[in-house]
Amino acid sequence: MLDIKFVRENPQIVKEAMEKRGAQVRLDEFLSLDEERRRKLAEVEQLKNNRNVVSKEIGLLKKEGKNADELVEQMGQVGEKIKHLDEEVKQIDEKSNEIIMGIPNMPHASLPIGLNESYNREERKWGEPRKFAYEPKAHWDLGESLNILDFERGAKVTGARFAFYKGLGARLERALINFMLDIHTGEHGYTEVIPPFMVNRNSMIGTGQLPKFEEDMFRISNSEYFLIPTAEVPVTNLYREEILEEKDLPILHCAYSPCFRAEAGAHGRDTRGLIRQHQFNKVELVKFAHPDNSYEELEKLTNNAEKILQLLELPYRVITLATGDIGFSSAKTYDIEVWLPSFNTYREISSCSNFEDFQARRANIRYRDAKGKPRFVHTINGSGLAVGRTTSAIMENFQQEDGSIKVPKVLQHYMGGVEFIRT
RNA sequence: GGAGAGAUGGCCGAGUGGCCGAAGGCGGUCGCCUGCUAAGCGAUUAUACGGGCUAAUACCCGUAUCGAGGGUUCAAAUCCCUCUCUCUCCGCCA
Repeated sequence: MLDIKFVRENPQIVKEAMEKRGAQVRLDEFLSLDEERRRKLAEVEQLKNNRNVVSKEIGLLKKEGKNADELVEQMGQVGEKIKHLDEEVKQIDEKSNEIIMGIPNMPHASLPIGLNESYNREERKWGEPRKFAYEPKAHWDLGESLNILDFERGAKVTGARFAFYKGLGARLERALINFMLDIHTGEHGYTEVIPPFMVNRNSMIGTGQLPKFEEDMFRISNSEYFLIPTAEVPVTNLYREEILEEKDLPILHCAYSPCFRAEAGAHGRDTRGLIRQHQFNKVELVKFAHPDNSYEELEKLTNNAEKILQLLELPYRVITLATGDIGFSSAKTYDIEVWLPSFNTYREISSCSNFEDFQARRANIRYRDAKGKPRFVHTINGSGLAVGRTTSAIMENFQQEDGSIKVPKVLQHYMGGVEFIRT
């Protein structure tokens, strides 16, 4: 969430930022609620002060054996007033909280301004999309003919947008997970964690999925737990309500997890293949950084994700999302898009964001500065990478005319020396 | 799942109705002392919110906070209720 004091003191700046995002927010309503809240708060605190003072007097009088009935009677009435005012303040709090929790983050000044993805800015390209002498096949066709992906039985056993990986397909997915984790832990300095794959409501609020996007989540029906949409949620919440040491920053974690997304509103989009599933694997990178250098850390994290694609020899490009295209909690996001031959375009395979203190404020993740004062950390995360989409990209980019798939060199020893996946 | 114990500041730990934002210790910070080091002495050391004063996140005042939420009371860390979590024993289990 945004800093309430900042919103109070700079409503115009917030308003303009929200316009750049194309976000509808009830800012004026919030400001007037905020003012009312402070008025009522001053009033009730005054009464509480009175009660505290008089209660002490009553204690002293009773100790001396004197009569305090009149004061007790008075304070009884004050207590009633306090109860009512407290209730009013609580209701105002709930209303204004609902509004502020629904206000997205302020976009960083370096973003291209524009209300949709057409304004996104391409930063760089790596690798050359391969020229095919034939029409390249889609990964779902390759997967079915090689008998390494099974969408029909996925749909039978669970439903639409669920799939089985089989044989060397499963092996490839698993090889990628291990490969990515090995690079990030061994060469990029991240500490691996295996998080819970379900989290409670507070964790979902901490990273910004709730309260606004509940319909995109899978909720466990007989409990208050949610299936994680990304390891970002449990890993960022690792340090929720904690105060970290400044000298420990940045803290770097990577995590493999399956991700569960209801994909509400995605009907009809990417209905075939591994691109948009209700369950997919992902290796996530998460950083807890010092506010002074969080943007450098974002660059590094993005490079760490790119490194995986480079090692796999997959062509990609990096784009900076425009103000109208970044996610709710993000201040700045780079999307890494991998080349997919059958789509004849680049598709998102990683999204790397700096949330600044937006998540840290919601989740109350702080560090102690040189003066000993707690400050909010900046949180940064990105996919390193979406594994299912990486598998798809490998299948499509490394397909051979005979329908087989060449295994990228760096993966071969993870595949037990297999060089080609063929029937 | 059954029985019991517990949750207090950065950490450990005392505190069963008012003088408790909370003893004591550890750790941290500042100062003193000691020709290094170790030790010693003194002081200081929670957070959020609101108000005042400001260049100020500095200072002053107030309110709240002793796992969370509710209740009793003039007054709750302390009494009552509900929930969450932790530990011990038993059962079950990959």
